[in-house]
Amino acid sequence: MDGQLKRGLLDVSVLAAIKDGESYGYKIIKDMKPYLEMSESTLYTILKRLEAAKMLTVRAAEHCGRLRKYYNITRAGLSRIEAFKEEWREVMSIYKFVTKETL
Amino acid sequence: MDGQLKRGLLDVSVLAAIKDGESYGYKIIKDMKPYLEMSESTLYTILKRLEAAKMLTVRAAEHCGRLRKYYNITRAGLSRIEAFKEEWREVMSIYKFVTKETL
DNA sequence: GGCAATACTTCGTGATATGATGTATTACGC
DNA sequence: GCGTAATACATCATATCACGAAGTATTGCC
Repeated sequence: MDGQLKRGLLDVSVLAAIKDGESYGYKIIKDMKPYLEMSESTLYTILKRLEAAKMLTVRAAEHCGRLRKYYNITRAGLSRIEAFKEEWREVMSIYKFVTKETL
Repeated sequence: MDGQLKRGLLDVSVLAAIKDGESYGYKIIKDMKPYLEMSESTLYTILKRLEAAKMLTVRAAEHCGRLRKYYNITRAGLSRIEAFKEEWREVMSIYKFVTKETL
């Protein structure tokens, strides 16, 4: 897809992927794949950004000899999703402006 | 609003503002204001980008002693709007992924 | 004369998505 | 036992881009 269009959806999609319970980078990418593809470098950048914004907490653990960083969503992360829903009204109003047929 | 979210809507909103007939920078900003606010520097950057992409044509004219650059949409510009509508299906699928309630 | 509105331009900056590349382990096929 | 794919995370350099700030210049109103 456009690349531009999805930018505003990336952060919130990652939060949504974690919302239902602890997850980790590699799994998030696979879970989101049907909806939205992103490179690993993009995801790890976003995870760090969300962690810095206190929307996620991290817990490192070893799983079968491999490092895994498990992420959990915080209250701030859930609020971010709610705020997104609010913003969506504005987005839909813009969408209508763009797609309305010429009279 | 988010700032990130609208990025993917900016180009196409400008095209939409011109779709119904010739317009110019200052007017575009005012026409879009109810839906989406953008700074002048942003708009003029976008107009140049769209012109470079052959989605707009420009015609400079003097209007009451002031310079005005009138923009018209091209076939490529109209196609861009149509492509946007296609992409919107993907956007809505992501939207649903983000907002679906936890079971 | 001063200020707001009209109208376009240029510059610097910060944010950010991404490709490329690297490290390291496990698991599977041959 | 060797290669390859999958798992898992990290870093760096780069390109794109929206935006604020500041500038130029005219018209019109008080």
